[in-house]
Amino acid sequence: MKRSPEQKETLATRLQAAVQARGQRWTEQRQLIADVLAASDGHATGAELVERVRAADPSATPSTVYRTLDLLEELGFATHHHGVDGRETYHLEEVVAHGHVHCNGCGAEVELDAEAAKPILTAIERATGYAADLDHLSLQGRCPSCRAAAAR
Amino acid sequence: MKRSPEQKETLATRLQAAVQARGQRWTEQRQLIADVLAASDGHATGAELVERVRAADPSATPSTVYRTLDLLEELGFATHHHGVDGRETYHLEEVVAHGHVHCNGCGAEVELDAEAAKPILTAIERATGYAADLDHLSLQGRCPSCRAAAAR
DNA sequence: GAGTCTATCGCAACACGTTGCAATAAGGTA
DNA sequence: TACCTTATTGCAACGTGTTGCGATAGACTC
Repeated sequence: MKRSPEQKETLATRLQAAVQARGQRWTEQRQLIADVLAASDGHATGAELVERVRAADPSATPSTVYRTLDLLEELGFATHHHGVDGRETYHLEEVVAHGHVHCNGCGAEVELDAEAAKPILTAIERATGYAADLDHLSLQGRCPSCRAAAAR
Repeated sequence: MKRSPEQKETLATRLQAAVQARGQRWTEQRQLIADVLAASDGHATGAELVERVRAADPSATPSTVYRTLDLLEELGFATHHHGVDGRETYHLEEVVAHGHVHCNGCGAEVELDAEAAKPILTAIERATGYAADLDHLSLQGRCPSCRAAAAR
């Protein structure tokens, strides 16, 4: 999902307002990190974001990037979840909430939008009483073609 | 869940047989790591297992422990999943398959047995066609009491 | 028992992410 | 503008897990 410059501007502006409303400070680093995340369509791992930020500003350090990402998350502008390999993947909250399903056979990864996930979330609530978080829904299993292959 | 010495013996013996059947070798390190895992009731993180193995044999190194755990997993004697913090948690396959649900509010973690998870797995299959793996089912959300607190 | 093949081990270096602390600089006040 | 307070940064060290490589030692053959 490409974002136009105006939308990027809006993201950074809204973020700046939210940060300052909490008595926190708006810095060039934060502007840069917000821009990088906004330009990262879909998902990006922590390491990728660090790399891109450092490409734009070599003086930036990983700790700053991760701390800023934590801040974005606290403010509700981003979320992260741990992928199959344990690495962190971040996305902007603007991108519609979605879960992930990973195939242990072929490694395929499909996304799950809110509509498709609804019956799953309902089943989780019935079974546990928990209101599961779609953005953190990260499932593993076997995709239909691997199941068919296994059945043969 | 405590395991009696006889059961431990059985685990190590079965494991030894499986390893050797693949033309691989049975070593003291592997025996030790199998024993430690068998003695770790329920779950244990990778770091915990490394620590316990090193307590029993200071010459053991993390790489050996992790490689052996990978082997156990390949052979179907153990599984691992990534917890909320991204750390690896291992369990013996002998311990009945189960999923995890973590509360983002209070940090509570509940387990989900096969019976309770069945409707969830069914919903996942209907929505995606995937046969989800219960051992890798690691959900996040809000527990009933945190939801009630949030509603007030 | 000696010799051979190669799986396994230990080491060292790396990758990703986190944390503590001193230096810096953002934003407010006089 | 000059000054003050303290949030933010950069650095360095750490924790967890992975990988490459040479050395070691199982297991098999003769």
